[in-house]
Amino acid sequence: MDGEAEARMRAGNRRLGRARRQVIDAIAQEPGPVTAGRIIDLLPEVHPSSIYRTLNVLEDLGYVRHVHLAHGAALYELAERVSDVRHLVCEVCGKTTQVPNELLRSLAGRLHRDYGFVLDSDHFALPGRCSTCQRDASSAHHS
Amino acid sequence: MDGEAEARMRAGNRRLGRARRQVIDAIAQEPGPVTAGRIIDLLPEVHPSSIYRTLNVLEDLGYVRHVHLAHGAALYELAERVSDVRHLVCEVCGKTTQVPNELLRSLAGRLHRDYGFVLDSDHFALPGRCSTCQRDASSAHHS
DNA sequence: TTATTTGCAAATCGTTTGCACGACT
DNA sequence: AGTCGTGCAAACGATTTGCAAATAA
Repeated sequence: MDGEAEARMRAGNRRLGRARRQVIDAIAQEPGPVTAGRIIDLLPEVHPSSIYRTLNVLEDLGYVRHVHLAHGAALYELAERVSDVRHLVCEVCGKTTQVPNELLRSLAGRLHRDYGFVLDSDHFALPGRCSTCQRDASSAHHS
Repeated sequence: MDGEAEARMRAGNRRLGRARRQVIDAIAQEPGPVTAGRIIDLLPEVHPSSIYRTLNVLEDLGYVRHVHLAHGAALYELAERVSDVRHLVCEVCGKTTQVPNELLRSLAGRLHRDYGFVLDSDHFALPGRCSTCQRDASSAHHS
């Protein structure tokens, strides 16, 4: 069902077992970014540790990338889809939004120039509140 | 040894037990931001859960704030010191750097205008590589 | 055949929680 | 006295790890 990922597996001298085939298919069938937890739910017959291991292998092979959300889980997505996109994550509802990398360029430039700091915005989402949640004066801010 | 924190405790109808007194003193004596782990190490006679609980109380009272670093631990600091400062954290060596909030203003403004997204940069550090670590072509990128 | 993958159980790290006891006010 | 703080042990969520059994090449 997938050529690309399997080709990369072979190119990297990796074997293709049950777990890997299933994880590859699951990711391919999802329309957008997924958490490992989502894949774990989708594949109850594959052990979580194998799912994490496969995700890591796929990342080594350059087939997927992951972004850390503010709390907890990471989001995995096809590498080809992420190149020029950065992520916002709502701390309240967890919704993620993609924004063009270009938006961050000037900040990244200043941090680099003034502090020698290379911003790694492709590996971590920017946290905040989405338009829907920002107004909810709900009491409980946790974490 | 401290007036401010204890005054806030009373103002908030909180009692002052052993753990709280010790945690308050420990934070006051540290020169800069600390992780909970640091305080746990400094106060072996106070149980970790009490340290976390005290930190939460102090945060409720507005005496401290915390910032999540990229991986793992959070950094606690006196609220008065953090207001106009944002944090960079090096993914490699863990070093944190303070930068003026103003640096982020234009990005925050655009995210708000274009996406209705309110950036919460005072609650999360910006991850990347510091000047020292960015050049180290060391192989292992974990996480 | 034989190195690699897999499943499982257990460990990790930072933090939170339930509960009974002890102590602040 | 009575409420609130404390220590302890156990649970948490996301992820990693060691190891032995299963399997792709």
